[in-house]
Amino acid sequence: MSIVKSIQSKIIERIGQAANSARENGDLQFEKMPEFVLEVPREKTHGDFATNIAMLMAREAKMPPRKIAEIILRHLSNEGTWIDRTEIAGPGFINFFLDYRWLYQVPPQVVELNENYGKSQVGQGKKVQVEFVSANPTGVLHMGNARGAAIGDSLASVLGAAGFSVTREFYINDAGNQIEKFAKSLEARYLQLLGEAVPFPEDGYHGQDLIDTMKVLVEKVGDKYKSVEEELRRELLVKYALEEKISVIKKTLENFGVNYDIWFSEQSLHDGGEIEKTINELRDKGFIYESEGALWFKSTRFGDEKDEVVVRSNGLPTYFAADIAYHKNKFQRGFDQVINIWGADHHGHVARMKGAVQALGYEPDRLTVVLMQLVRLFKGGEILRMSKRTGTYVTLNELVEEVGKDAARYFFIMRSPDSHLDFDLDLAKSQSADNPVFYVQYAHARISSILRQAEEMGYSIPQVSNVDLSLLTEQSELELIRKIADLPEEIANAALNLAPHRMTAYAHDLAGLFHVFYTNCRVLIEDEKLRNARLMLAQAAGICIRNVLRLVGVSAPDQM
RNA sequence: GCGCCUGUAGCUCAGGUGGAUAGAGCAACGGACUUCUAAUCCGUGUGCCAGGGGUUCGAGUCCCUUCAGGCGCGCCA
Repeated sequence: MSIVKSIQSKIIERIGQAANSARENGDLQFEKMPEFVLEVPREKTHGDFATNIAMLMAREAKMPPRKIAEIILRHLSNEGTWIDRTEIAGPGFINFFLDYRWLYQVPPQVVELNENYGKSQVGQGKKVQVEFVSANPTGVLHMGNARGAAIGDSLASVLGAAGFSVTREFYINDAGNQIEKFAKSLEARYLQLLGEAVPFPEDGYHGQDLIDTMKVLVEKVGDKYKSVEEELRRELLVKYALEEKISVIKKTLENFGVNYDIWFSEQSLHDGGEIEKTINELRDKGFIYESEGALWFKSTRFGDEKDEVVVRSNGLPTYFAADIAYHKNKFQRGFDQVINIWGADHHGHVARMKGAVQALGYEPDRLTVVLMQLVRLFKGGEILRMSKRTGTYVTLNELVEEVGKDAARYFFIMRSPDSHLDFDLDLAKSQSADNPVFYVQYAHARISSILRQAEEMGYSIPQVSNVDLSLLTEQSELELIRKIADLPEEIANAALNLAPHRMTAYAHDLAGLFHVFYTNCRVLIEDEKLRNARLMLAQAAGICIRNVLRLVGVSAPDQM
């Protein structure tokens, strides 16, 4: 347990004991202990912690809150709690002021745990799967996929650091209608490249990338497939192109710092008969009916607006049917919690997907869909319209090339998933102070520089046992330590609330406090004892920044 | 028409499962480098938290409603 957490829970325990002993004494009346909180007040002048217990008890105890607070304080034991003093404030808050020396426990712990500092066990090893991007393999990755990649990957990292057992998964839509379209488009491009005047399918994939893919194939096999019978030809083209496309997607994501544990093929669900099996199971349970020659799932039974087709009248299962089978497969693999990162344009599917999960007999809350709003791209103050159909969009590769992986990931993570994101290409690209990612990285570079120079000057990095941290009494030093102490809770909260953007907010705060410390307190000074204390603090701050940036997939440079 | 998301400072956004006087960055103005990187720091101010009701000790946060914007409502994925 983190230092903050253990101090906090100790005080909570003492408050409860005080209330109980007041009741036994006859000073206070209540049936059940209210669910009070002990939180960090917004205002520093309100102490390190504050509790609302007196206000919650007022009605039942038939006493004004401040009076209750007084009684509780009279019964409160401070022993072994770091409580320095208490006060009753406002409508009846009890404020706790700690002996600031508790902070001196923090830096040694950070240095000792190093890259493990900030981790916790709130996840209790529960198995969580995060499925994200899962882009159509017929195209290249665009801005929406980029946001999904950043959010999904960082969320997975944060969950991992909070003690969940995480699996990153990409669902490959390598079956169904769009593969048909893909095949026709490929065929047309192939034949066109061989000089034939074949028309391009109206609803085909117009992107330049298909032409490029086929060019490479023509170089390899020439016109060998020209004479092959149509169905087989398309099959061969798809197989080749799909492999190539997926490997490009894989490489693109790796380049973006995203590595998956599992690449799951939709086709494998068709091949293994899992879709049919799942539909039969739903039929047996009475959730499937036939109408107009198609099979429908009764999603309205689960609060959806309308029922949904699972098998079309032509006998082919829909994407939804495959997705149901896929989710059954997920739960069968033993995941306690399944998280999908979807674009907001898919929000209409959430209700029916959860309905299907419930119909299969799983608790629907075990599926969480994180919806992220769409990305609008700005350049030169104007919106860039993106269209996949016409092949005009900025790709993930181009983005990384233009603004770099660090800035791109930081920008995507900075905002909560449900905010509409305006991505300003010019700002992300600017190597200037306006760019928030540099602010954080710069703090890390400064720390590295100090440690580097300490070594050059023959000042060895002190051993934990030889440092007297009580020499750190400047406000900027204490505030920096306080922030460092928060990391484990910050990560845990980001994980439990599925809110990776809290990590960049924390990183920014931490970096800011370091910059203030840096300005006010010189580290490499003559006074060996103070120097060692500050070296350790700087070291701890560096570890924190590094650990947070790692979670969001941004590098922590040693110099800039 | 129905559903989901959003509406907080001039701009971009934070605001744990309701807490005390609503915050940051950018932009604007004025200061700080003989000293560990000035990509930094310090100072100066701005809000009917979209509007209106309600719940309670207490609401930016919860409920209802109106308005505005985005997205979705295919035997597509």
